[in-house]
Amino acid sequence: MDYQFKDIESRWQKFWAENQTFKASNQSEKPKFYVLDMFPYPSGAGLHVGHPLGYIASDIFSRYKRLKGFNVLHPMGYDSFGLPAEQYAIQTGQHPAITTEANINRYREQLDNLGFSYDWSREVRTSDPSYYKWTQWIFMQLFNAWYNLETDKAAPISELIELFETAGNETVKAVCDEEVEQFSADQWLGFSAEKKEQILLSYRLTYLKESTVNWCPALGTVLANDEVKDGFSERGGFPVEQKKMMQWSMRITAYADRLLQGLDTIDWPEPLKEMQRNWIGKSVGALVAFKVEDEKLKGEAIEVFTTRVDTIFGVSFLVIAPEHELVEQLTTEGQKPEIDAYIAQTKKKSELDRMADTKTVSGAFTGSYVINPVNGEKVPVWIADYVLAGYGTGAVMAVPSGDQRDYLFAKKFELPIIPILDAQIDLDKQADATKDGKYINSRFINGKNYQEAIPALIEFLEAKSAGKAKVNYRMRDAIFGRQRYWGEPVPVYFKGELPELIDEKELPLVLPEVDKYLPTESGEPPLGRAEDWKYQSQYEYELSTMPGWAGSSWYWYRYMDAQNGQEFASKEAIEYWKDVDLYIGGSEHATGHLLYSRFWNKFLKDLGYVVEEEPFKKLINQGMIQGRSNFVYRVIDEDGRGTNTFVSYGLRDQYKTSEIHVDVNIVENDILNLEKFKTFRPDFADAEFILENGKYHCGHEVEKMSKSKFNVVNPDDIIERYGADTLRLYEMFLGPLEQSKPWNTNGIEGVFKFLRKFWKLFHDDQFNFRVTDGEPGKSELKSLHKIIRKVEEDIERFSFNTSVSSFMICVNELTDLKSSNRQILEQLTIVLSSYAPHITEELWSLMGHDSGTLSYAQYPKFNPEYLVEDEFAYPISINGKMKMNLNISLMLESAEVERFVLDNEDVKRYLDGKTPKKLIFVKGKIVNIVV
RNA sequence: GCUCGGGUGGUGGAACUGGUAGACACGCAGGACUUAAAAUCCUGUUCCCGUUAAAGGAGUGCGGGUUCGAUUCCCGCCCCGAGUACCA
Repeated sequence: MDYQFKDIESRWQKFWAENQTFKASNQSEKPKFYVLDMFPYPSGAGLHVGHPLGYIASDIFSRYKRLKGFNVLHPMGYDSFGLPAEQYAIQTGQHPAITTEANINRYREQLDNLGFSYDWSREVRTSDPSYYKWTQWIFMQLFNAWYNLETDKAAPISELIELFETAGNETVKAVCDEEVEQFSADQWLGFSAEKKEQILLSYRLTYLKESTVNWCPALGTVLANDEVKDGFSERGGFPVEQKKMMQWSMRITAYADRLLQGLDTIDWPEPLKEMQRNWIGKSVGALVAFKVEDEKLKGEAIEVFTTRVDTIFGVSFLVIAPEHELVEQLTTEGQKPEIDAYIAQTKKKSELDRMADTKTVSGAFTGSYVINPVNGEKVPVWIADYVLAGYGTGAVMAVPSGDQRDYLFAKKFELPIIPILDAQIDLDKQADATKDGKYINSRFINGKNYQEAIPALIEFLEAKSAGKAKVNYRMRDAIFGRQRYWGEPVPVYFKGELPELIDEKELPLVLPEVDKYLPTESGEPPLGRAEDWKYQSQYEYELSTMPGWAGSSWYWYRYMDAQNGQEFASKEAIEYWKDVDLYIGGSEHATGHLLYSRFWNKFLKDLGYVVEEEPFKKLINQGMIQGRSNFVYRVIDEDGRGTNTFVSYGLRDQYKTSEIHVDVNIVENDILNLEKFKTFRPDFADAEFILENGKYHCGHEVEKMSKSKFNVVNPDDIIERYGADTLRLYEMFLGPLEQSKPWNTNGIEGVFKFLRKFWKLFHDDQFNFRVTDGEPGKSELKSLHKIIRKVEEDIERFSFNTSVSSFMICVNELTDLKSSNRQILEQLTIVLSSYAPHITEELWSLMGHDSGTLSYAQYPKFNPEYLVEDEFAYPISINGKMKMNLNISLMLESAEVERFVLDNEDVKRYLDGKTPKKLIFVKGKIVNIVV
């Protein structure tokens, strides 16, 4: 039989499913290996050909690791809460659970078609109550925890209460809200229950607080910082505005430093780590208070954060954000009109304008002065929108000689520019931020260098209580609430104003039914519509739901023990699987999912629920598969109207044409299928063509894969035509995994041909199955062992594309050798099986092995002896230019080779009488003659 | 602007620590088989010059450098992609 991929693939997929071939056990003698894919959101559009790229790679890796004797955990599930299902529900009234279920089924079918070796008994769905019960449970642990800076760990809130009862909060070192009043143990004991609760809320790791949020009116919800791009929502691209709201937040900032430190311990792509570092945005500097000079504002001070406290003698003015709380008080009578006008002007500017326009220098003088604590000098206070209210203290000390923005500001408003280091140059043209040289104009640090100046200044400021060293982070606490329906309910109810957790026994708090998926008349989130939805039939539940990242921040643990009804995962399961050894997914989750997951993981570790500080040891980003659009060129007539004539790509310059997207599925290797084109759109039914060599060539361009561009390729279509093994190999063959590349079906034939050729090795010319027993020949063994080593090396370094080429070379060689040797073919089958599991299972069982045993066969052992050569065709180059090859024994050393080479007639001819100056000989590599 | 990637034939790409640039595949051209087509197989295919074959020259974005030898290392520049952006 010829290679019948359809039969073969459906048969083995069925076999694997029925026999649970890939079910992983939580107990094993074998070493564990956990390979994880970023689980998908099941959208209505189904998978396109770009989605499986990472899944194929991780599947190859998983299968390979099984052959290498590992107990492999390779699960899959669905991140099934999310906005699209809800938007669809709003439009159609259809419950999101129903559409989600349908989408999941479709996804599952598509995934199954690809022959993945997932352990489906461990499937999770974040929208399933048996799953989100534990998401809610983790939320409750966070609510019941605080961050102890003494131990640098989270701890149960009960410990904090004990501390308050014995010593108040003066000695407690904890992460908390900024303005928490100080109290003694006695005072604490005297507080009302409500007051205590209020105070505790400012310590809890998840807390409710009035905060400025990114409000997206079009989506009717709050968005996290990483869901907002340039002032628009990442999903949908709707405008986002700032709004004050009571909101649940997660105190991720408590973990800022550990999240930063941890990056050095994990094997992730450097750009991704860099993104997280930038997001966390640690800067080491100092907080300095500048006292306000005005008698009326006695005691008030403006605090600034600076990373260059050494430049403090160069301060010639202070700039505060227009939103700064002291602006009003600082503004003098005379300056009021100017300040008001400036504030009005900045308010008018949208967030976007403000970011785009970084060139124009603008600002206004408040009329007030502050005192520089190091020299007692008067410093004017200005407001300007280049200072951001949200970062640091919303105020900066301006040092025009050292900072370019301050410099431009000083130039524009004619403020002094004071040099502070003797190494600063060109101060008449621009600021110089150097740290080199010795200080000048700087009183007690004059003559010192940078390293000496910083501690001296900190000491001075601390002694005067005017400043201290301070580490600042750009990262903010994460908003943890959406005013939407399709998410996890927050397990909280309200007795009066204050939130309380529901009883753990009540979990899961199931999402209630609502009549419509829209906000209520009074503007409450959709959950406000649920009838009789009250805790203990009397208390109001929290009406917002959890954000999209809640369910995905711990899901890899659920896979370890997916059916557990008592715990999110058993201790034994967690201690066995520990962490993810290999995680494959897109880099778009750099500052969202991957940061939140690390945060929750650290928290769970602090409370002793999990064992590893970092959840994902190694991470690989697969590149994006872009679309590759095809175009036809419609001829335009003299009146500028489109005709029904289409001209081939190469001839289009001879006509006036308009470019039209054409469905890539009716184009092959850029050649248009004319019959299919006529049915593509009704108005093309009687299209005429101007052809090149009898063919219509289409133009092409790389664009995003999208329906409107007619460039979406569905994996099902490819599988229908070539089979899953071909698709798997082809996606790998396309190029390096981590690189983004356009999808292009040109070339898939080559991979398909390869599999047929491989199939033929096992069959005679009449396609009768035939492998021969006996000892393999030297060349066959050489081919085999080359591929054994190559694939091993390639998989370990995630270079899957090069393996595919090597398989082709190997099969070409064996075909040339007319090899049908059982020993050779059996081992080659094992090596290929992780890439092309169906065809190899089929041949494995045809060779007489038990069905399904291939997945747990042993990867062949590489034997270098078969690759040893006694001769090598040395390239002979003259002055570095390769001229010829010469077979020379690998036993020979430099002097002998030199004699042999120079005596050779061809070499003499190339030398043309010239005497060689020198001969370079690198054994097994090259001979280079220098003349 | 800054930080990362990346520029190799008509195309996707290969070349591991400096050692035969273009593996493998697509496409293209020619040929075999066939009444024909599909499928399959064979040959050629970086460019220029030339050709019966040869021989020669250029060549990994551009310009320089180190080296016997550079796609690989160093310096300067150009282009493309991603991230980020008044972060004090």
